[in-house]
Amino acid sequence: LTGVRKARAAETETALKAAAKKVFAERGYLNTKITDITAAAGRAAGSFYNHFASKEELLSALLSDLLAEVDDTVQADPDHDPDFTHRASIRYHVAALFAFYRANRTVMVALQQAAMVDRTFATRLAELTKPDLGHMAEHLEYVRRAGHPLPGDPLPVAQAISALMWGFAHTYLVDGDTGLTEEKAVDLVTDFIHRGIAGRPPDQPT
Amino acid sequence: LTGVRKARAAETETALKAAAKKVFAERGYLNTKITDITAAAGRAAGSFYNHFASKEELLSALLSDLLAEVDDTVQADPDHDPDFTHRASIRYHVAALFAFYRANRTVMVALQQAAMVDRTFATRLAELTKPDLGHMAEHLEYVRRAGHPLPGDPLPVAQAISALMWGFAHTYLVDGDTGLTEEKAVDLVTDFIHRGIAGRPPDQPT
DNA sequence: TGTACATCAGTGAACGCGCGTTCACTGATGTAC
DNA sequence: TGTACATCAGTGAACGCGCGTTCACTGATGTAC
Repeated sequence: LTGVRKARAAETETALKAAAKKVFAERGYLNTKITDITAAAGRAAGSFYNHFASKEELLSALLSDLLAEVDDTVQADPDHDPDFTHRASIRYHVAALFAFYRANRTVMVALQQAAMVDRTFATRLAELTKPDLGHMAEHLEYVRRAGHPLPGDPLPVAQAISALMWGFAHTYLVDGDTGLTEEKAVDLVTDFIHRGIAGRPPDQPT
Repeated sequence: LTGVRKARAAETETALKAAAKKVFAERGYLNTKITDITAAAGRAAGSFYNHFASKEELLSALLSDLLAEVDDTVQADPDHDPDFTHRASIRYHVAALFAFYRANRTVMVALQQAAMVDRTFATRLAELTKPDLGHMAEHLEYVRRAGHPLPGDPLPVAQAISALMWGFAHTYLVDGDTGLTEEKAVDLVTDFIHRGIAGRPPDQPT
């Protein structure tokens, strides 16, 4: 009645997840074999199936962990400044996304790889970013109401901002060839967005 | 001496490439088996190896075709307006990228998939966009010289622009859920970049 | 122009490798009495 | 507290499927004379 069994099982499940992240980072999700994971975790091949039905299901579990973390992060400050005419409000979001991507790059990259092969992951990954798009669109309404004409309707502009943020975060954190500190990288993206959505074009000053 | 043999061989090679693009578009590069390609081309499985050593080599051939096309496109107008303070100059580039991506989306997506699994393709894909980055950085020098402070140094700003353009083009052309015409999509990205790099921020008018 | 031989693109059945998945077994933990 | 049995996490060798790749064969095209 000590529950040693359950504890052991939970331990190996954790070990398998940790080992998976490690080998995903080393050789990529798609190139990883189940025996790579069990070997890295120091368990027998058959042990894997006591915990996960497949490599996809393991990644699903990692995705769930990640979603739980996202919820925590977002709820960290539910009443942050909603006005995107303020540079600081934009920077808050950019910095949060960089921090998130940095903390979870292995799983994020694995998910992107899985999405290339498996429609299920493609849609789940899209749903991960979708609420954020809506959230951003709301912020953009403030800009519009403040009298600054957006470069388009809020939703497509939010998609453009999203492309910029995720794309640059990827270049910075995965490819790692920008030669910037994270501070500078965040500032650059922040300024770009700040001017891009609310700044006056240089040719046609009002 | 009619050269019928060579003609036939060239014909099947073309058929294999065309069939490959078709099945890549349908089920993705990574999910495609060599027999899928030969079947779609109406040839026997063994015939494949008369033309390509592997699926990777076939994709390489498609990449070469694409690079040849890029060269043509770029040389179409070697002395376009280099001044990125002009909206029209930016729009020229954005429109060209959209047109390119639209014409070659199947191969581009296939290359992205291959890059996830194979470092070779990752570097070759990076080299495909690299010259464009340098080109864009030059354009940005004009902005700086015109007295508009960029949100960062030319190269990282070029990387940010690249992330925005490719990312949004992908959202628009592959995911297809922006609800915009291509004209509007190009305009949105153009305006975003135009203001982003040279526009004055709304909080701190000079 | 004709004949005999060589070459080559294409064929598709068969082979074999890699790897996911199974399963009989072990030893330890939990349960019943 | 002790004993007998049940259950369960973990093991790793073996199985078998899928698919890339080979290769003996065919029929047509090219070459030599």
